[in-house]
Amino acid sequence: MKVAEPKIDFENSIGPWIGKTTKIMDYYMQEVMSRHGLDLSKEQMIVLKKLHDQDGLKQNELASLTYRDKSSLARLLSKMEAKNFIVRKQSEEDKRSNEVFLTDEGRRIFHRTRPAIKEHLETMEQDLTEEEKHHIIQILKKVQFNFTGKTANL
Amino acid sequence: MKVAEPKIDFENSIGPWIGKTTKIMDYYMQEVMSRHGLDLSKEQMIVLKKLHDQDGLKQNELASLTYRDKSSLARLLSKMEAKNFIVRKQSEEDKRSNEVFLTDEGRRIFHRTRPAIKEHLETMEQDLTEEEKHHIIQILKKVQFNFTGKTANL
DNA sequence: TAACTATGGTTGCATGTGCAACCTTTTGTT
DNA sequence: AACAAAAGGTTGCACATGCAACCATAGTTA
Repeated sequence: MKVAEPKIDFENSIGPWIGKTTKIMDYYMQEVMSRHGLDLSKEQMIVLKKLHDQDGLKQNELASLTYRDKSSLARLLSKMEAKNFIVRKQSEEDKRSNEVFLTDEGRRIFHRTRPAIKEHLETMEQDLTEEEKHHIIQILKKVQFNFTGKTANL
Repeated sequence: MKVAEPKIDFENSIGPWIGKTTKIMDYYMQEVMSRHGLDLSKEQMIVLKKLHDQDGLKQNELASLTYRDKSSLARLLSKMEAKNFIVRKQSEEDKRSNEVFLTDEGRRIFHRTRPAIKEHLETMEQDLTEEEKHHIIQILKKVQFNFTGKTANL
């Protein structure tokens, strides 16, 4: 007596398509970054952006904002600190936690990433209509909600 | 004289949304896998599927089918070989290349992944209409084409 | 106040990744 | 045939990631 084998129609399932698109997207992001002479990873770039939006975040908050494990974020920060992009300062109120600040160098690099990101985005969305972009984002939000049960935000 | 800073509207750019969705998707994939008692990574699972579809592929082909660097694939295979999921056989025609085969254990594990994947897919797509799924896949194909210049396939 | 629990960060361990250098075998060119 | 160039795999290196164990500090409770 065999257990029924679930049939899975991958070709019409969105998961694999989304995953593959991300892979391609990440590859070309890396490509455009190095073409612009930027020596930092996409992940470091995301951290720079979060700090640019709000300087002095705790590692804690930064980890959850960027959806990473705290250990992963800690190591990311160590590398960024070694490159003088950021500094850690022990918090006054809570000596366990560190506040993270952009350095001048970090801010400089952040601004240098803008044209690369812009270029990447324009390549990616070149022939998409506003409706299509809006529509796909709505669907992706739904998918995220299906997993997390929470309203999605970036 | 300052260079104009490109304005980027992340909130309405599809890139970050796709990337974040993948992150969440991967996280819950891993979750469902371990809940089903499956001790293998998503990446290994993809290799199992490709071999199930077509046994005896060369490492070469497997790397390009799964969009990985040949070195990355080689290491993935080493781990899978250590777990007795696959075996490598030197090719007769071209002694440089290896052909990769599923073992019985590999086939067994592959079948055990089906229900987990099914469950994951159903969670993800629970309230999406067929039109929505079709539409998002079309848009993702467009995006892939914008980067690669080639018609997308899984 | 003392003791237990929770929280923020760091580190060890295992996994996955791309690039570049290297070895071996093929293939292509004089 | 002899040399050069290309192709398949492996390995070193640097990076990113999550989990679990651990340390130090903070908060709670007996």
